[in-house]
Amino acid sequence: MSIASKYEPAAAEAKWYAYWMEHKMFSSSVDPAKEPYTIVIPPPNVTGVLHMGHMLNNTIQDILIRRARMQGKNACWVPGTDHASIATETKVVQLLKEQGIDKKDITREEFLTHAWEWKEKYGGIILEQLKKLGASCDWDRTAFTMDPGLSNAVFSVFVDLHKKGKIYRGIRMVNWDPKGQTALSDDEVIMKEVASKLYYINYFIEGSPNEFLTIATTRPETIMADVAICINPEDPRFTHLKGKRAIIPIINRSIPIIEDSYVDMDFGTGCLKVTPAHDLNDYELGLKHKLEVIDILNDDGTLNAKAQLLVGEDRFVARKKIGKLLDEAGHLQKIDEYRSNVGHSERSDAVIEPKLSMQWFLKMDEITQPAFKSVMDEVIQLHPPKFKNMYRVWMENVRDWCISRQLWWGHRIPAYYLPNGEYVVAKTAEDALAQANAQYGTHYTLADLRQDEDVLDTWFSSWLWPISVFDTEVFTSGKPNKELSYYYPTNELVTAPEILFFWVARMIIAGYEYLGEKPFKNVYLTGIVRDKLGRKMSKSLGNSPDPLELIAQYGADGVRTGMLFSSPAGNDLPYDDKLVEQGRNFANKIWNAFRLVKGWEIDPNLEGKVNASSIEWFEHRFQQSLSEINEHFTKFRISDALMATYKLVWDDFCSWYLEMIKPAYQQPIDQVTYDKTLGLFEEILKLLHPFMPFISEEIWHQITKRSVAESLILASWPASKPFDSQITEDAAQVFEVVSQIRNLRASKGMSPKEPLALSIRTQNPGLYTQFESVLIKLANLSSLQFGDLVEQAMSFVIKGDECFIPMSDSIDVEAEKANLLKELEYTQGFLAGVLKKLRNERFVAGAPAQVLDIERKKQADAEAKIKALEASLAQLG
RNA sequence: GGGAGUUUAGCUCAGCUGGUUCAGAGCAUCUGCCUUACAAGCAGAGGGUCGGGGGUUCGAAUCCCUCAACUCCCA
Repeated sequence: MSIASKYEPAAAEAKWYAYWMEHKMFSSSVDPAKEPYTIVIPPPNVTGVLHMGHMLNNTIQDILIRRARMQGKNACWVPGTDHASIATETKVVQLLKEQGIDKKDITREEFLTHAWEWKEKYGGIILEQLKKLGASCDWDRTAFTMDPGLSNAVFSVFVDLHKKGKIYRGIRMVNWDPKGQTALSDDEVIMKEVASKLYYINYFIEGSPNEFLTIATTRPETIMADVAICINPEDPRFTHLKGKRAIIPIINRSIPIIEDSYVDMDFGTGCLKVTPAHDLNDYELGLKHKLEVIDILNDDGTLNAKAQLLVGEDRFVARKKIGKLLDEAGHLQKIDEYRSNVGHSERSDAVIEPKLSMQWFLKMDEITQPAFKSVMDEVIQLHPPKFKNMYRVWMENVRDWCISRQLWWGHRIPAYYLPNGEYVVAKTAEDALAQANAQYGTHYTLADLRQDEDVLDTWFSSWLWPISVFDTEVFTSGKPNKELSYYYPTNELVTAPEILFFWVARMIIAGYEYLGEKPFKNVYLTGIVRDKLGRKMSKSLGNSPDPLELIAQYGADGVRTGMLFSSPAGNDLPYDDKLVEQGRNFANKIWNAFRLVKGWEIDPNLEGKVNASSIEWFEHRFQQSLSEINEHFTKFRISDALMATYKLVWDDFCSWYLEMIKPAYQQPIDQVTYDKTLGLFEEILKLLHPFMPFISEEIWHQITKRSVAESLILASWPASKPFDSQITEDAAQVFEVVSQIRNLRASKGMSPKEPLALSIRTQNPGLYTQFESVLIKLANLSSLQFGDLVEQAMSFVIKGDECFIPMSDSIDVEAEKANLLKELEYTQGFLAGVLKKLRNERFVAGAPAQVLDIERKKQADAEAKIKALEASLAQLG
């Protein structure tokens, strides 16, 4: 049987994914006899396509899930998508526009019909893409945040929190996106530094036609909304103006001059125009001084009638025009260039307008307390732990959560306004009606109710995700169903740090509020995938590779491992094709190791004793690595776990072990070694499976024919056994001898094919004889002996053992001496350092016994080595 | 302006409560090899006064102070 020299991933990937699906190997059901291991996917936007961030994130989840499954746990990975109000609505609006339909011209119902159609058509794409990556989600559990059940959960929670008095309606200054026509949370606003202009405008003082104040502002178009001028009471420049009034230019409205220490005397002209409707700070100043609020902007960012001027003009157009008007009227003193930070919508990139509006809020002060405590007490652990501090800072400064959004796509707020000016909150219109009539003694009909036009913030549904994917009724019943009781709390959450507050913190809050229990034990925060220039990968920059193309090119296993090679938790991942190349090469290496082993002929008459020590060594080495790998997993150091696996496979198994036992060309191998080697290969495949599910399953089945139940995905994670580190140390020393000899050959330009004789002067020949055949084979020795100094030889020293390679040709004595001298000097220097420590009384008195022992051992080793080196040098004359 | 974090080899990162030959790994680089498992490979090698300065200590990449640079969050 001939096996391709290069691993071709595409066929194996399609085959095994279908196989796993067909045999329901990803599915999980409640089984009290088994320990559950649960992960809920961070639901990607239903509009989304797979990007590199998803790849990293879901690879990690799949690794955790697959390993847990192999550890005999009931692994359940729940997939799904998020309706993503803003993103989806934006996309649908765009799409309709392309079809010549304007959102303004259609009804809410019509719009939603379009949106659902769109969702049904494209909403599953991202999940299909995840399958290509190998994600072993229980697809039968696929959930969507706007599924009827999950929606019902959202409404229940809203009604409940309202009943508890935690949800309220209030006028607030919100971040208004005039393009998206919606309010945004602070976190959805991106501050960008932009070039702007600082207008210096003269306001005349009422009653003193020649006296004026100059005010610097970047927003001259808002002067019509001014309600006061504010000065710092300490400012001597303006003392004479206290209590007077000023006149707004052009529209000639009189406004008071007020005093507040808020004003920075050094900025601009030292006095401030107060425009409560259009600036957050001014709004607060306005509240403090009980000033009127004049809102001159429409929702789309154009000026309204209250502006009196430039009505209907866009704010930016108006800004330019008012500048000109002011100039013509002689009120404009000058214009300075100015750089300032301006908020932009994360979604539409429109400049954010601070706007007063009626919104729904969730009170955060009390509800956050258990969530705060649980992370501080490490009931929930963040990985890496540096995020704990960030979490603390955020929780300490948390503000009420604005949960309403002026959109149609999403969960419509279940609040119903009544003709009497009141409103009721209820899950359905019918309930609302009954409640209203009962409460107010009215006889309204459904037609009298007007439901709130807004929808809820997307996070208001996804914060319930770890609960609502299992049980949508618990929010009202208070009694967890079988599924929820079994799977909740989930084990791990794997997500990006940028949504630590948007999502993670809120899930924790909801978990405690509704179940009195954490939603997960560990939060693994991945880094952000960046390009080589350190920029975040984004569609608009076009700097993100297409994940599916990468998979096609490098194989899913290659991409999975490539992403993880350079990705410790919490660190950004600077993406480079080199990484996935390395992953692909690794897959190929494994493949070729398999080809080698599978290609051997077996001779049943051969004795296998010669390889016994090699096999024993690798068994111990395997256990040593396994304990490291398990340790890394425990600490969520997934990259390190992969690296340890990588080195075990590549260095220990391929470079050493296989070379140690490999029969000469076209020679057969004995049965025992062959069987043992395949057995070791199988153990390795188990370690590889979470990282590289496809190639490992493929080879697993090629090794021998196996039943469905014997598939690797269901195999048991290797059992930990004690290992003898003396064996691995001995081997390391033998390997060191091999390396030194190879080094000698390389530096002397000798062919590896030319056999050499080796003589070792050592106290412990047994160390070498146990690996005698290995030494002879790997270093290509003609003989191995133990004895005294050898003349006319190249030499090197390893741990006090002197190795000699007699040379038939004359050797370069001077060069040899120089080498030895160099090493001698280094060792002497090292010894001097150790002795200095040991002669220092305070060190001897203060250092723990263990450290002293180590130092004494170092001293002894160094002295032995020096002795050996000196002997060799003397030998050379 | 307030707060947090980062700085170790060309790159990406390990380095636990100060003490193993502690200055590491992978990649990249350089040198030599088409040695029949693998050139997507093999065998070797070079490379860092641990951001600067000061301090504590018998001993500092590790603890403290200070300066600098970068990143993020809040205003």
